[in-house]
Amino acid sequence: MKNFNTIDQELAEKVQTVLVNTFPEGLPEGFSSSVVKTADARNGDYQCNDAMALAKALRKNPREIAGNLAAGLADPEMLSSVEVAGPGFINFRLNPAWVAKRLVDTDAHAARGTPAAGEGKTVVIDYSSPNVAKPMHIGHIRSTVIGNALDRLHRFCGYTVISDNHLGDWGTQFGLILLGYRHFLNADALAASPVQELERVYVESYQKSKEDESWLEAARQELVKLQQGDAENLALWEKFVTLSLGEFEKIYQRLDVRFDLHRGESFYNDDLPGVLARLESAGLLVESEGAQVVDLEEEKLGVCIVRKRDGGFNYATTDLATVFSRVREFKPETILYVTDERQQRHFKQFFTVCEKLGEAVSLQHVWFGLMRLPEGTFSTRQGNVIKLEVLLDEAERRALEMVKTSSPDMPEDQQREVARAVGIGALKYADLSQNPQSLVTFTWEKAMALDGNSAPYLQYAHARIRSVLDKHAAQFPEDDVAGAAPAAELPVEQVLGLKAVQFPEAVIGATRHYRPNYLADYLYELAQNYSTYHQSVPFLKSEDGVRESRMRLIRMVADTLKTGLGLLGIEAPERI
RNA sequence: GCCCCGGUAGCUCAGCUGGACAGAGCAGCGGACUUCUAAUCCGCAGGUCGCAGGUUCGAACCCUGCCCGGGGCGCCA
Repeated sequence: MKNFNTIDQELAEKVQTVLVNTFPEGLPEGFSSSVVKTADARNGDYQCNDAMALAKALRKNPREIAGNLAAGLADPEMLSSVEVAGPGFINFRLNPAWVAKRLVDTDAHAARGTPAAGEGKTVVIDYSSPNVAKPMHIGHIRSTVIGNALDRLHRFCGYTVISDNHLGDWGTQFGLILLGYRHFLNADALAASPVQELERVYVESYQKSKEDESWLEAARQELVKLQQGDAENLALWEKFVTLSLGEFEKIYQRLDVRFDLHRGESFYNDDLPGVLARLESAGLLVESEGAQVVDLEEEKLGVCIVRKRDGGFNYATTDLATVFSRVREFKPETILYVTDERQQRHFKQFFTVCEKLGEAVSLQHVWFGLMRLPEGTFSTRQGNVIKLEVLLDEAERRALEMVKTSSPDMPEDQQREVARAVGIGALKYADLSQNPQSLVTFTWEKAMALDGNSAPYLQYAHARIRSVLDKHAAQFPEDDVAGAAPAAELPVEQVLGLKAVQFPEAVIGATRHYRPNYLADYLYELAQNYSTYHQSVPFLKSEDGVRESRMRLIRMVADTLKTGLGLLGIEAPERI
């Protein structure tokens, strides 16, 4: 299969070639040419700013460099103009005929012209990772939705992806849960809503431990028994895990999220002593205040505790074991961790330890801003959490209201199906369309926006095209759409065609920077361009020849929208 | 006290290795459905990019200081 290059990259390579020829004495150390999209279409489609940077380094006149460069870059087939402007900008305008051809070429390609940047590379993505015995709430949605988009994006770019749900299934809370389960359990409640009941007994047990020292001690004993493999506690623990996984799975199905692995912390339990031994033999282990730690003061990261004073291991130890195991088993180039911002220091710590141990893997913490409520942070103990299940229900309910008013003739089961895709899509898009690192304050209104820059806007554009295409197929069964060249006569068509052909740049950018919002922005612009087009020309009433070309163009736009939404984990129904 | 983020239009946010007069959505105002989905489109209005310096041909973006908000800082994860 043909391997495509993105347009900006293709132009940058042209520039590089000309530069190497123009400056046989060599370019500045570390210099590599770059071409970017213009901010303003009046300046062209792409621009190169290298002349200014080079002028400084080579002590030459930027306009002169730009002039020479522009002359060497002339390529009438691809570029309708190459012009020098301002202090030394080189502006490129693509030839609409070239764009149209490109469109056709990429249309035949499974990844719509996206380069296989990840060919031969493996990436492990660790995301979602809820705690066993606690219901998932709105705090989990960002990790799940962003992690899943990164998962899809990487696969699309040719990476081998191992998605792993690193469940919080092992830790001190289980002592309290075991005790609470034995004393406070309501069997009916457990049957009705297992995880909610498990959480309830945990909270009750936790509260009792606050006022009753002996209760806390008893919980510690239960934990020790569990860790030593006590059959009864182990069986209960397994039950907690199974029940929780079952409930999480319902949420994941609704969100269309699948994992390759569900390896919780407990999976690495037997490896923990080995981690310590390895640190020991690497000379990194130090005793401090009774605990075993790795000293990271030099890196200004404090100390990383790998064995507690009481002899127990903690999360840093588990995370190290997890890295070792993943590296051994999957040989990944990169491991991505998608969690909220609070864990930055922890990740820096154990990343540094891995580096000291010489682990040959790139560890990346993709963190996102913590979700807050308008009245402040939320927590289980304050009782102001919004459960994920409730959130999904509400999203679908609001979408259904809208579907019923806008498509009253649609059969009811289809209305529900559309409402599901639209409601869940809106929710996901709300998270994916902004910079992950910005703070987010949860509001129902924002999370479930159904107009403006929202998933339903994109889904609507897509469904409109499908509807036009279906009507066209019914009215003009003789038309050869597949054989028609995409329309590129009118300015609106050229704008739309160019946007469509830039899809790979958005995908690559989103993947490389771990920023799904780059793709979301792009798709929104594509849908906007389509909506303008839809408004300004007739389709079914356009003349023979023109009609097929327009169908060809919008069909490709629809496919691009659908593919792009798919990469964000959002469905694109045929009708909405 | 130290470290990490954020501060852009009334509100919610983009702004992709510094680039050409700062962009959307919502809300507001004015227009467009006897054509294919008006969940739409077109137009108007709205900003000292937290503040003050600095680097640069060029700064919302880089550096320094300060102000405000969020988070983190040894045995929770």
